Amino acid sequence: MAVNSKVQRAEHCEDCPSKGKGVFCELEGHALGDVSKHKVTNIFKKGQTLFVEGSPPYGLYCISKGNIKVTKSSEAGKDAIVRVATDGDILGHRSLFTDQSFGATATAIEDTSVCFIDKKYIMKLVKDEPTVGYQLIKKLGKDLGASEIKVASFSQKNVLERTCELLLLLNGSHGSSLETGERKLNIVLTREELSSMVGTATETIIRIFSDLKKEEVIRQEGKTIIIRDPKKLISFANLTEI
Amino acid sequence: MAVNSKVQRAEHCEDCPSKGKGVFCELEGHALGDVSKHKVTNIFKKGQTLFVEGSPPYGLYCISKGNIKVTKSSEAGKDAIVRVATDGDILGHRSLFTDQSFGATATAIEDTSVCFIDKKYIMKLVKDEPTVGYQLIKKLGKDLGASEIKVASFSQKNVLERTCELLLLLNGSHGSSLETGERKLNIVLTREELSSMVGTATETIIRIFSDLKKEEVIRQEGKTIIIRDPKKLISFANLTEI
DNA sequence: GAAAAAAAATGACTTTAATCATATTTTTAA
DNA sequence: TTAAAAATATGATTAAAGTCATTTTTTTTC
Repeated sequence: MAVNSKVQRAEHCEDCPSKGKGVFCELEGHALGDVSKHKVTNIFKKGQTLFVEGSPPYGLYCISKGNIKVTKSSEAGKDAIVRVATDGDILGHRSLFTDQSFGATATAIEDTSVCFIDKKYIMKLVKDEPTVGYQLIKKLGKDLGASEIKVASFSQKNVLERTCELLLLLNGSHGSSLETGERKLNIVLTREELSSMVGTATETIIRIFSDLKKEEVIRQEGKTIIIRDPKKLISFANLTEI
Repeated sequence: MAVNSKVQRAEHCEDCPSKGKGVFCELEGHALGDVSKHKVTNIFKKGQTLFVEGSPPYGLYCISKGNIKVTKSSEAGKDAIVRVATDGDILGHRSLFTDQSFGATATAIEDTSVCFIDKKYIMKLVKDEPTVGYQLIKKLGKDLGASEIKVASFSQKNVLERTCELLLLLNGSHGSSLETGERKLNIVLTREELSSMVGTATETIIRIFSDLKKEEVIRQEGKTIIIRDPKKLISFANLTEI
């Protein structure tokens, strides 16, 4: 791994790489400084877990830089990825406020810096700072909206359509433009991870990706997926919304 | 329809049939009285829609008594039921706070009395009454949890398992005990509605229900489903949680 | 830099559930 | 109360995707 790809820690939220994206970013200077004092920043290496399904939450995780997958596992050992959290996203909020144990496991997809904020302080913050509560409502609402779109897709779409839909979602959350007019997805996922996001077998995803490459819809640079033809992808996805 | 099955309107939230279940119920007397003054109660007949996918939200819907299905439709005309809201539940909250147009259509499954509360007043309430904001966070968190369980089920379970899981969920939300030790589901759903909750074809649900009856897991009294053998249902569902 | 492990790819075959067709029962409306 | 419509039921066939087996490529580790 290249030296300059090392994940950095930010002492103050003001200097956070994801500044402007998170639920605390609407706070004024001194309040945000107070948050900075109460957070603990950790770097989770690729493959390390933040928390495990079934255990109780002790606070909130806020992603400074990186990608975390949220998975539910079955007895059969099959994992389903229900969410991917990235820069500025929070994790553990659902369980924290519903007073339930974690419903899923959070694992770093790549080296990721994550700030942890104690439950007690979060609760105080929600009470004292209406903006934080409001941002939480917004965040949960968006998460719920995304989840319900997924539920509908499972009912209404086939695997190819769901796969294209996923690629478009990843384009929205992790995409950047290339000079060629193509879109580069700045997140590296294995075929197995992609299959557990789409809800299908790994072999099926592999076959679909082969087809999408033949059709010149996508290409790969190493592990990185590049969308060559977004329009074709949209037509393949058979979209209702997004 | 029998005369006494008529849905009633409650003038004051204090007298609401779903008292104690909603997001406003933690409010003190005078604050709750204020909510009562700002609400408008309507009775939606079976089949009537509260709001339609794509239109903008003007306020919050709070269910006094009855059942509302929340559906997303596809071009193919296939509906997916993503949620069912019942006594004390709110509707439209997701769209209202994320400032998006409705992501789904809400339709009365049976005659249902629903209170509507104007957006402006709700926003004021969330700002002035921390308990309402907190209850909203809790409600959204629970909805998200339920939705993510569904997503995982789609990835990990077959139709029989998902159907049994749905029956167990309905038992939790709408079940009541009979003297026989059986559990009665106090919600009437067509096979078509059940299939769009499970995400399968109507014929498949019909076949599965026939089997479950033969296996003496469920029976029907008219349209009402009765769970004869909850344990068998649990083993059929192959549960991870719930 | 070689060996081992993990990931990706491909083919053959099987299973699940969808689709289509048609019949029967129940509900609704005239 | 009867006709029409909707809902339920059942069988036959098809299609989509899963599973299993094997090979190739890539990545990791010693």
